[in-house]
Amino acid sequence: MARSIDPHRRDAILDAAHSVFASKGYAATGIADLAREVGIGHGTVYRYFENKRAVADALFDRALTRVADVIAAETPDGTNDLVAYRAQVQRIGHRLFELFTEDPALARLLFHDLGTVDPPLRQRLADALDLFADYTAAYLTNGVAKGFLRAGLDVEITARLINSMIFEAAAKISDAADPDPLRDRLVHAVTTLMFDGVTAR
Amino acid sequence: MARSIDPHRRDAILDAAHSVFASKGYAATGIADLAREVGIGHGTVYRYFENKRAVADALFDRALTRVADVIAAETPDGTNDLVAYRAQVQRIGHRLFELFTEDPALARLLFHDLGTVDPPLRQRLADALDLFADYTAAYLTNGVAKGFLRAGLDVEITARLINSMIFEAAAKISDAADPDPLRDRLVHAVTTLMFDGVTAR
Amino acid sequence: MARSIDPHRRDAILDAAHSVFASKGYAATGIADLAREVGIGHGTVYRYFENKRAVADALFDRALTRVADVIAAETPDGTNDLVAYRAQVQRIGHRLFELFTEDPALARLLFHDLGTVDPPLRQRLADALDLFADYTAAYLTNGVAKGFLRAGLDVEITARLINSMIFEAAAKISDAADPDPLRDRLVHAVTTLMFDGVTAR
Amino acid sequence: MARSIDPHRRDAILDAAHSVFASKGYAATGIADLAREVGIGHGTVYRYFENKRAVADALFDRALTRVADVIAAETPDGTNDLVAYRAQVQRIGHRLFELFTEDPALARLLFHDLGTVDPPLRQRLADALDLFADYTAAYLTNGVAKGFLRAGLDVEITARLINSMIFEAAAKISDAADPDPLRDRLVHAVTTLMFDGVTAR
DNA sequence: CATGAATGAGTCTTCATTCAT
DNA sequence: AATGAATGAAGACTCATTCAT
Repeated sequence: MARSIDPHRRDAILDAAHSVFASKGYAATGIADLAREVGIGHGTVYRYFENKRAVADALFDRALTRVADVIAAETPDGTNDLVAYRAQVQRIGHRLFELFTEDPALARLLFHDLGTVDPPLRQRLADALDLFADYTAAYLTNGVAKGFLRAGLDVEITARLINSMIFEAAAKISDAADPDPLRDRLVHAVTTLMFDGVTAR
Repeated sequence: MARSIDPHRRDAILDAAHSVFASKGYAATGIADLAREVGIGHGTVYRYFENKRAVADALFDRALTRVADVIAAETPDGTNDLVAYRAQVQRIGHRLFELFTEDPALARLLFHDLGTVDPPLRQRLADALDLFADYTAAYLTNGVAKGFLRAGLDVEITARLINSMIFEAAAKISDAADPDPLRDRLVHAVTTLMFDGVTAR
Repeated sequence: MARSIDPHRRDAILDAAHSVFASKGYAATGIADLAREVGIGHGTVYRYFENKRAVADALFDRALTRVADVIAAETPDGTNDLVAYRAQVQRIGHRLFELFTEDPALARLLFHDLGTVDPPLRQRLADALDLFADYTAAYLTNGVAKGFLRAGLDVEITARLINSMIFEAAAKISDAADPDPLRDRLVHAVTTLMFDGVTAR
Repeated sequence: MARSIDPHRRDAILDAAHSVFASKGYAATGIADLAREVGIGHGTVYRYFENKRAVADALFDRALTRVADVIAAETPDGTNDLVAYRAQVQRIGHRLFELFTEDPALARLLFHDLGTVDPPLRQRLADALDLFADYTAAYLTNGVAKGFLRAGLDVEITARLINSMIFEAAAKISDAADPDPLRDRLVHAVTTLMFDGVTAR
């Protein structure tokens, strides 16, 4: 069963799927739509992917990796005080927002469309979000252990809440016509809310 | 033109769509699936709904109303100090979590599946989220005006971030096998993060 | 199997079928269309007719009778010279054109739509046209026997040709916005062509 | 957008539609019937025709062309006396009858079935018959102008009457089990009636 | 008797997938 | 390897017909 020959073409198909799935949705997109976008015969898609579902799987992997790469670029236990951690969060935020600005389809695709393809793919998304939550939880645990984050913090849940804020901000930036002025505002709002809350002092 | 004589049956179809759409997704669900679930002939569905798309629309309306009713049960400008506001947020949180606990499909359906049906339905979801954000923003604006919330708060964005946390928590509770012990933990985590942040004091 | 109770209502259904079949065609017309036109529940149609096909059958009978009544109003062997025959033909023509003017749907229904319903109904139409041709042939045979029509006339075929002219003229008058000025012209053209041909003398 | 690569197959589908539509009627014929007749999968029909309606349209075009080609083979103003015109009419008649003999479904399809598909197609048929009438009228006008046809002839209407005779004869020959012996008889009957009428001289 | 809610057979149409070229 | 013609399973939708009220 000869699989992919030209990895560049495989990527081109995934690129097409990336944008077309995000705009029309997985179900409404035909294999022929992808092939037309790439400029190849639609039978050729089957040289690179077992079937339509496999395109979604590969696309999910690739999209997930892009986000995971940003998140994994920092280490959870590298910071020893609040200032450093705050800077680190802002760094991650900025990088993520850059990613989602460059690729406005990414957030919708990863967090919305691909999650509705299939129960198995939905599960993969859930697992990925769990993993991201574990990552964030590790940061929080580090901060609590070193005393600069609140003792008794419900780390597991708080990690998910923080991530949901970040991904919400990412989605917002994806939809923005002009994302640049929004970026700093979003990073500032997220870090302020996350570290200080809304209460006046 | 939906003829709809028996509103009970119309609701039964929506109930079926509610659970089946949420588990298999809109696209993968056939009208026959809904009919089988209700125990009627599939032609009968068309006596109550113009077409499959109209089921999604009606379902969205109904689901949205359920959430909106909880949110609209409180008034944004009724609180004058932090204690009252905090209590109010916890009240809304508890009611929402009750709602999502009783109806575990609601969060997935409303916030994920139905948003991928169609551009128009996606837009309706976006509009609804905007409206919810406006609601939360009104609470924040009230608190800032009365001095118990941080001056200079980026109300618009912070409102969306808070909502994303709340809906994330709602989704989490929907997936939980035993949601009861989770509820208080979630409410506590959300209010702590929202009001105080993660910083140790 | 109680059949029709109220013959007036049965006629009303046929009236509805008459106009709706003629305008939308038999296949595109639903039983519900007929019922709506009559102002009764569509289940009631089945009290008067076995099924949709039976409506077409009864409608065909009724429409055919209307034409046959005009044709049978004259007797084939009553005329003894050309002048009388010519007058008779004109009489029949005028009566037919009156019929088709009063009921513009009749020609299309009888000669076009109902003939495409079914092979059996198509056959009934063919039989009716054969009968009409026999009638006309009897006139011609009478004229040939009495010497005022051409000896050696191919009576059988000529009868059909003459009928086709008459029904063509009938169809033309059915479509006319203002049929009155057309009537004399048509009768004149038909009798001239039929009796004298186009040749100059 | 009909993709149509193999015109032979497209023609084969039209051939199937030609015979099946003519025998069962357009409405009663399914796409699957056509595919079965051709010996292809029913989905394949949609590679050659947008939808079922488009088959009727293309079929109408093709059928119409066949008749129009015969009619347009002669020129209206080429004859200068009765003998030549009479010969011309007989020539056209023979050719038409050959056409309808070779293709017995043609008359029913063109003049009956396809006219009941749709209002637009009905209109196209009406337009075609008008065009044919114009053609015949041009012959008559030529004859009147050159003095060998009756002065004062109602050209417009007479043209339609003549055409109706010709198409009636065509239909008759289509239905005949053995058309050959009928052909000369029909041509003779039509020309006699048309030129000389039924009156004895 | 009349009604219209319910039914499901039947049809069109789409599109993922296969495979001969 | 690439192509796209062919395929038929699948699904939305219609409507003639039935039958409980």
